[in-house]
Amino acid sequence: MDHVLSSLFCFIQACSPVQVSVASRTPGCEGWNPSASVSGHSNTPVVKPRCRSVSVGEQWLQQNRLQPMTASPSRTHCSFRKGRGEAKKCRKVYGVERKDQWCTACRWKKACQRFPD
DNA sequence: AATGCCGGGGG
DNA sequence: CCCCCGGCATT
Ligand SMILES: [Zn+2]
Repeated sequence: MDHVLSSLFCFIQACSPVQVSVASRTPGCEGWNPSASVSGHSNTPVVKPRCRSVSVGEQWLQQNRLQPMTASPSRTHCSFRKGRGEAKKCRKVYGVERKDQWCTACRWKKACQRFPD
């Protein structure tokens, strides 16, 4: 493609007027839902025991970063996303040095489930 | 070179 | 089921 078009083409598919999933993805799955509250929240001792996540210090950090974004309708929609190389996913965002912060899929070199395409 | 992912492998 | 890398496609 001729550059420009690749990004533009992505925009066409990204902001297409169809297939915007109304009920979002599988709620049971871990699609990084900002609304981590949910449920009776009687007493959730720890966060998701994703195996012994290396570096325990980051655990509280990740938990502490609770945002007042309750039921955010949609993320920064219509984001001129590009093709590979500019699509910031877990890997580029955090880096190999913070692998423990990637999503499960990325950690196992699978299709990223946090930032779908 | 690096990201991103399928296929394949180990416990 | 949970966990991960080799190797490939793509940039
Ligand atoms: Zn990811």
